[in-house]
Amino acid sequence: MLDRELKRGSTEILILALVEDRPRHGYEIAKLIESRSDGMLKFHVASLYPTLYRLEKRGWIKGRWIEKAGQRRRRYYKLTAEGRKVLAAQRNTWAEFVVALDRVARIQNA
Amino acid sequence: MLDRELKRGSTEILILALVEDRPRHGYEIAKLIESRSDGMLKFHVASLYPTLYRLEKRGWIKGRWIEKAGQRRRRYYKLTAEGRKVLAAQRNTWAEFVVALDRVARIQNA
DNA sequence: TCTATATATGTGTTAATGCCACATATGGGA
DNA sequence: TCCCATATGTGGCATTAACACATATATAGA
Repeated sequence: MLDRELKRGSTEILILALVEDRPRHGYEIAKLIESRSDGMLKFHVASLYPTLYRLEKRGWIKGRWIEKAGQRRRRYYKLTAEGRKVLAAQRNTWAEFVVALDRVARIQNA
Repeated sequence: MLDRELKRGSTEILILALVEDRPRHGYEIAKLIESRSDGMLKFHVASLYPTLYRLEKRGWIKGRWIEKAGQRRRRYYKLTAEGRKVLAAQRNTWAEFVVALDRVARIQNA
């Protein structure tokens, strides 16, 4: 697994990107982060939920309880219009950051 | 300037990379990070010094006071053999991280 | 000459974030 | 029956960088 601190700040964009196309619940988001990154990025679910509440409080995502027979209740989060703007901005910021980091520390082609 | 948290974890590799080829002092490192990244990455010097002590304590860099007439004393840090290994490892980790992040959140070509 | 700025290093406090341990609850397979 | 995967949640802790503040010197400009 990656350095603890390295991942810091990437949580938000990961979550926002995963609820971009359709609503997803917390546990699903955690599993997707792990599987889509081939295990490089893991997320303690205990860290995930507080982050979801934070994002919802900021109005970037909106949660809604879904109850189905034979299932534990799940809270599905969808991206808000505001969240969509934030996601676009964060993508830009990250892209710029990677370029800058590479210029100073030569990350790529290591 | 970038998000606060986004930069977290990038400090170490920036410093290590800047003292890779020749010894540099703290203030110089801070200025280089800013100029080489075209202002994208800034570093409060007050944050930089504690980081330098931390890296030296871990044995990744080694500091040495240089006093010259007509100058304030400066502490020059050079990369140790151990630090060189750590830098190589961190470059790999960062490169992998960027790939993983892109797979999950689609950072590039935003 | 006085003053402001760039250079150069340093300390103490605080905020933010994610880790970890722990807790609750249900469905399915061995 | 017992364990595991699913699913959500809380509280305490460690790490880190920001920020405010402090000290000291060389140089440029008013």
